Amino acid sequence: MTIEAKERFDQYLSKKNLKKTHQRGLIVDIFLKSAKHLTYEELYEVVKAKDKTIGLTTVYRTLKLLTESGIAKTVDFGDRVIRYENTFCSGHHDHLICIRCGKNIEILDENIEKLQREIANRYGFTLKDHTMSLYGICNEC
Amino acid sequence: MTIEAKERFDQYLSKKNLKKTHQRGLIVDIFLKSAKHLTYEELYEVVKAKDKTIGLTTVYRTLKLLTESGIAKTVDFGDRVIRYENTFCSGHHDHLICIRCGKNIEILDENIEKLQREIANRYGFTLKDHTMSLYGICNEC
DNA sequence: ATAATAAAATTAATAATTATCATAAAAATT
DNA sequence: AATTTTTATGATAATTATTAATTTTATTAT
Repeated sequence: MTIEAKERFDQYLSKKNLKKTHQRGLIVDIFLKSAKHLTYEELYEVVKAKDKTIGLTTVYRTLKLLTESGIAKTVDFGDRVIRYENTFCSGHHDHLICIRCGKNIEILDENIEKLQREIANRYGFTLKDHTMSLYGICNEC
Repeated sequence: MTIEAKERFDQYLSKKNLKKTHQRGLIVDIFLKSAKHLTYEELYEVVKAKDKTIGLTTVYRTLKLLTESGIAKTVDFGDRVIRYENTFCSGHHDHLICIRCGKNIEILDENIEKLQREIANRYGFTLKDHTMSLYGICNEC
């Protein structure tokens, strides 16, 4: 939920004694409303379209805050491009990617999730998060 | 196995009509002998130490060949740094990472691997590869 | 051994990211 | 509400990362 994420961001700001500013608000709003997987560049484009006066440094800085607060997460589709994903958008999910056409399906499997927790526990870890990307060839390719 | 990987690289070169050169050989050897997860920078440092005359562009190019030939794979530990991993070093494996101390354990679970193939098939995909990273807090932290 | 071809190094160009700093805005205090 | 304190911002510069272009050098095939 977008509202939930926004609240989390505000809480993070006050916890860290950071200020609520117009720029931060706008960037977060845009990020939360946008497509799943954004590069820095794509985000900056949209932000600039809404408010020409916002500097690129601010976008970098805000993106950092978003990751620190757990609202954004970096994902790797194996193409050496860093993308940011909204972790609140559709809850947690993993990725199934076609290496021919680039098709990207979001998946979620409770059995795997359970196994992941078990493995972590076996090594004495408390699992906090994970990423998983499956690469294959889809039936259309 | 290092030898196996080296062979694969040589095969890749001849298949693509690329030449075997001293530089490529050296870079591949170093990459295969090195620690699991190298950044471009780390690799270049070691290469330069062995042979001062090798240019940085050549390292970039060879790293590209390594990924194309399937010997290297990019991995994301969630810190916006692209690392290259030797896929032959200890065969396929996933990662369990402590978000406090950075400890990095290689894991492999046949049940998960099987589930991954099943999920991919369910969506009409033929699974070729995958990455999985579990983030948590280890018992020492 | 020689010619043909491709790769390397070097340099330059471009892109991405971070640092600096003066100004402006937000929160705290009066 | 005005003032003070603190922090954020934007512009620029600096740094770092990556790619391109070109001449020289090395490799392969003949």
